[in-house]
Amino acid sequence: MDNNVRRSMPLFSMGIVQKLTGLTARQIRYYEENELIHPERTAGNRRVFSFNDVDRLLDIKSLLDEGVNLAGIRRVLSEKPVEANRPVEDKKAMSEADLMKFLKTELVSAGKFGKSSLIQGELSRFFK
DNA sequence: ATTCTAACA
DNA sequence: TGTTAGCA
Repeated sequence: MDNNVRRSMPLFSMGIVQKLTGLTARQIRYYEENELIHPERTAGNRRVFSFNDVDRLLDIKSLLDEGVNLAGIRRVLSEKPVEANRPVEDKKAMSEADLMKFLKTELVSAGKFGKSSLIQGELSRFFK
Protein backbone atom coordinates (compact mmCIF):
# COMPACT_ATOMS: atom_id res chain seq x y z
CA MET A 1 0.00 0.00 0.00
CA ASP A 2 3.02 2.21 -0.19
CA ASN A 3 1.73 3.35 -3.55
CA ASN A 4 -1.17 5.21 -2.04
CA VAL A 5 1.30 7.29 -0.14
CA ARG A 6 3.01 8.19 -3.36
CA ARG A 7 -0.19 8.87 -5.22
CA SER A 8 -1.35 11.27 -2.55
CA MET A 9 2.00 12.97 -2.37
CA PRO A 10 1.77 16.53 -3.72
CA LEU A 11 4.63 17.10 -6.14
CA PHE A 12 3.29 18.48 -9.40
CA SER A 13 3.44 22.17 -10.22
CA MET A 14 0.75 23.88 -12.27
CA GLY A 15 2.97 23.93 -15.34
CA ILE A 16 3.64 20.22 -15.15
CA VAL A 17 0.00 19.40 -14.69
CA GLN A 18 -0.90 21.50 -17.71
CA LYS A 19 1.47 19.49 -19.87
CA LEU A 20 0.38 16.21 -18.33
CA THR A 21 -3.33 16.82 -18.79
CA GLY A 22 -3.45 19.17 -21.75
CA LEU A 23 -5.82 21.35 -19.76
CA THR A 24 -5.31 25.08 -19.35
CA ALA A 25 -4.44 26.64 -16.00
CA ARG A 26 -7.80 28.41 -16.15
CA GLN A 27 -9.64 25.12 -16.41
CA ILE A 28 -7.63 23.43 -13.72
CA ARG A 29 -8.27 26.29 -11.31
CA TYR A 30 -11.93 26.35 -12.28
CA TYR A 31 -12.33 22.65 -11.53
CA GLU A 32 -10.74 23.23 -8.18
CA GLU A 33 -13.28 25.95 -7.45
CA ASN A 34 -15.94 23.37 -8.15
CA GLU A 35 -14.22 20.98 -5.79
CA LEU A 36 -13.50 18.41 -8.46
CA ILE A 37 -9.91 18.32 -7.26
CA HIS A 38 -8.21 19.42 -4.04
CA PRO A 39 -4.56 20.23 -4.65
CA GLU A 40 -2.32 21.22 -1.77
CA ARG A 41 -0.78 24.65 -1.41
CA THR A 42 2.78 25.63 -0.67
CA ALA A 43 3.68 28.32 1.81
CA GLY A 44 3.68 30.67 -1.15
CA ASN A 45 0.11 29.72 -2.05
CA ARG A 46 1.20 27.78 -5.09
CA ARG A 47 -0.87 24.74 -6.00
CA VAL A 48 0.84 21.37 -5.68
CA PHE A 49 -0.96 18.42 -7.24
CA SER A 50 -0.69 14.76 -6.33
CA PHE A 51 -0.87 11.87 -8.73
CA ASN A 52 -4.44 11.39 -7.60
CA ASP A 53 -5.24 14.92 -8.65
CA VAL A 54 -3.72 14.38 -12.08
CA ASP A 55 -5.69 11.17 -12.35
CA ARG A 56 -8.96 12.94 -11.62
CA LEU A 57 -8.05 15.72 -14.02
CA LEU A 58 -7.60 13.17 -16.78
CA ASP A 59 -10.97 11.68 -15.90
CA ILE A 60 -12.47 15.13 -16.16
CA LYS A 61 -10.80 15.70 -19.49
CA SER A 62 -12.19 12.53 -21.00
CA LEU A 63 -15.65 13.30 -19.68
CA LEU A 64 -15.36 16.76 -21.20
CA ASP A 65 -14.53 15.24 -24.57
CA GLU A 66 -17.63 13.11 -24.20
CA GLY A 67 -19.66 16.27 -23.82
CA VAL A 68 -20.44 15.85 -20.13
CA ASN A 69 -21.04 19.12 -18.29
CA LEU A 70 -19.74 20.13 -14.88
CA ALA A 71 -22.80 18.82 -13.07
CA GLY A 72 -22.40 15.47 -14.77
CA ILE A 73 -18.72 15.33 -14.03
CA ARG A 74 -19.45 16.08 -10.40
CA ARG A 75 -21.82 13.15 -10.28
CA VAL A 76 -19.31 10.75 -11.75
CA LEU A 77 -16.46 11.89 -9.55
CA SER A 78 -18.57 12.15 -6.41
CA GLU A 79 -18.75 8.40 -6.54
CA LYS A 80 -15.03 8.35 -6.07
CA PRO A 81 -13.41 8.86 -2.68
CA VAL A 82 -11.52 12.10 -2.28
CA GLU A 83 -8.48 10.98 -0.37
CA ALA A 84 -6.97 14.12 1.04
CA ASN A 85 -3.47 14.87 -0.12
CA ARG A 86 -0.67 14.80 2.34
CA PRO A 87 0.45 18.12 3.73
CA VAL A 88 3.43 19.59 1.99
CA GLU A 89 6.12 21.76 3.46
CA ASP A 90 8.01 24.33 1.49
CA LYS A 91 9.70 21.87 -0.82
CA LYS A 92 10.07 22.97 -4.40
CA ALA A 93 8.31 20.99 -7.04
CA MET A 94 10.13 17.92 -8.27
CA SER A 95 12.28 18.58 -11.32
CA GLU A 96 10.84 17.51 -14.63
CA ALA A 97 13.55 14.91 -15.02
CA ASP A 98 12.81 13.25 -11.68
CA LEU A 99 9.12 13.68 -12.36
CA MET A 100 9.37 11.74 -15.58
CA LYS A 101 11.19 8.96 -13.77
CA PHE A 102 8.42 8.81 -11.22
CA LEU A 103 5.74 8.84 -13.89
CA LYS A 104 7.47 6.02 -15.67
CA THR A 105 7.38 3.83 -12.56
CA GLU A 106 3.75 4.82 -12.14
CA LEU A 107 2.97 3.72 -15.66
CA VAL A 108 4.69 0.42 -15.06
CA SER A 109 2.82 -0.28 -11.84
CA ALA A 110 -0.40 0.89 -13.41
CA GLY A 111 0.05 -1.64 -16.16
CA LYS A 112 1.03 -4.27 -13.65
CA PHE A 113 -2.26 -3.78 -11.89
CA GLY A 114 -4.06 -3.59 -15.19
CA LYS A 115 -5.43 -0.48 -13.60
CA SER A 116 -6.14 3.02 -14.83
CA SER A 117 -5.88 2.62 -18.57
CA LEU A 118 -6.50 6.34 -18.58
CA ILE A 119 -3.15 7.12 -17.12
CA GLN A 120 -1.38 4.98 -19.64
CA GLY A 121 -3.35 6.31 -22.53
CA GLU A 122 -2.95 9.94 -21.63
CA LEU A 123 0.55 9.96 -20.28
CA SER A 124 2.29 7.39 -22.43
CA ARG A 125 2.85 10.06 -25.06
CA PHE A 126 5.50 11.55 -22.83
CA PHE A 127 7.66 8.45 -23.13
CA LYS A 128 7.64 7.82 -26.86
C1' DA B 1 10.41 32.79 -15.20
C1' DT B 2 6.11 30.98 -12.96
C1' DT B 3 1.84 30.92 -10.60
C1' DC B 4 -1.96 33.39 -8.14
C1' DT B 5 -6.43 36.06 -7.78
C1' DA B 6 -9.84 38.74 -9.76
C1' DA B 7 -12.21 40.57 -13.40
C1' DC B 8 -14.03 41.60 -18.27
C1' DA B 9 -13.09 45.78 -24.68
C1' DT C 1 -13.02 29.67 -21.46
C1' DG C 2 -9.63 33.14 -22.91
C1' DT C 3 -6.98 36.68 -21.40
C1' DT C 4 -4.97 40.29 -18.96
C1' DA C 5 -3.48 43.11 -14.94
C1' DG C 6 -0.71 43.46 -10.83
C1' DC C 7 1.39 40.65 -7.08
C1' DA C 8 4.38 37.43 -4.75
